[in-house]
Amino acid sequence: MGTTSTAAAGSYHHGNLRSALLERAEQTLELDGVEGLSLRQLARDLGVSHGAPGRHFRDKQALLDELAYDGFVAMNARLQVAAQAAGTLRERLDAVARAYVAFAVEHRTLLSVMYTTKHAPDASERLRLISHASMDTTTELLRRGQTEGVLSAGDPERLALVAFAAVHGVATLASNDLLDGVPVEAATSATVAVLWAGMTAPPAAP
Amino acid sequence: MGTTSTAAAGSYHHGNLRSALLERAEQTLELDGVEGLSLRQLARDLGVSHGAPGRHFRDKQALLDELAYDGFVAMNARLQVAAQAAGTLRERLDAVARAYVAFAVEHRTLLSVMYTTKHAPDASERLRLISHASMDTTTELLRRGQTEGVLSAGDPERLALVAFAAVHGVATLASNDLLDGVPVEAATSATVAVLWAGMTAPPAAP
DNA sequence: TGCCAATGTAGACAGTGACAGCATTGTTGT
DNA sequence: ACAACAATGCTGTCACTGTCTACATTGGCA
Repeated sequence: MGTTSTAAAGSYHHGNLRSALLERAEQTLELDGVEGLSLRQLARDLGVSHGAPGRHFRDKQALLDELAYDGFVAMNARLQVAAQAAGTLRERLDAVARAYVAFAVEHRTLLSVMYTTKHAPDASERLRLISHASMDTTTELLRRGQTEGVLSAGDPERLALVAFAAVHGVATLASNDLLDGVPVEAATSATVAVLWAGMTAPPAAP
Repeated sequence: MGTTSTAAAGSYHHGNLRSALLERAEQTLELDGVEGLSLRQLARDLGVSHGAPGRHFRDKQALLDELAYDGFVAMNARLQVAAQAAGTLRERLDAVARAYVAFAVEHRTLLSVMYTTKHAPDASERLRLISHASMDTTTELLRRGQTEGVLSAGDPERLALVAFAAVHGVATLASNDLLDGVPVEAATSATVAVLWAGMTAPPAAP
């Protein structure tokens, strides 16, 4: 055929089974949870034999690893956009937090896959690196806050870890519907408010 | 037999298969992860037929639900102890946070089971209730802080949610080995420090 | 003592992940 | 043009799992 993309449906070769698997897997993941994800069902959904996925992913875990990686890529992109939006530093921090929590709620199951260290040793390194990118976004924001004199001094990486962990906590709670009643946006802004107050105030003695 | 506990090993009846299953399941959970937990393997480990666990847990999920419930019971107990220890309010808050994170690290997989809402609708209610107990501990601490005038005003439940989420975030990160290098205690106290500063300071305008 | 509910056993079934061997395709070098 | 060839997909198979049903054993209780 002339074009390299989107092969006909009935053909022997699927054309781009790999991406199709990933796409469908994400849908199934959010729909039925990670327990409901089956390579064979995936193959059935895509009208392909049960052994076909094995050509593209050695393991079921390999598929999950790739999903996790792609998830980080997508999430980091959204965080970057939020971080570079116009507004005060405080507003941008709020935007990043909202973006993070929104992503978590949109991709409930994917987030848990992303943050579940069950990955193969080789994929683990790749994931470790890209998972840091999202925290680097936060670190950079806070570092600028310090040089501008708005935020209290201290290791910016340590501050970023605290901020990241706090927002991550809200994200996981929201993602698992454990905020019982409190709207996600409210929980997020309350957290950012406390964080901001805590990081602009002079550090209290323990 | 005379005693009701610890039946002989070779006997037809196990004696207390239910507790044995839960105990062994927790071990396997932390050792091989939730993926490595198999009812049949569990039965084999306890020298019992593969159908026996079905007498005590309708589902594999039912077993996980019970593990989650027991996990909350154990965790809440430890949080209560920390909350009622001697010391200033700040110190007690720190103790609670440390206890929470320590539990999370000790029971990596169990924590994720506890906070994974995949539970059956009936067990879900029971779990929802007891999972609130841990947050109530925090709420009570903060409420006392307000009446003593140490903490800034505001809905104590909202404040508790923020504090809980922040510590929960550290716990999940630590539990998944994502603090890269930063010792858990350091991350925990840094978080509590920011929280404390943020909650004693007058709330900043958004 | 005899019944009975609780508990454990044995067998069966469908679904799953993983593997090996074979079939088909598109490409590439000549 | 055409013959390798690697990539991709297919079929068959294996061990394992969760769950269901029918049966066996036990201990307690009327």
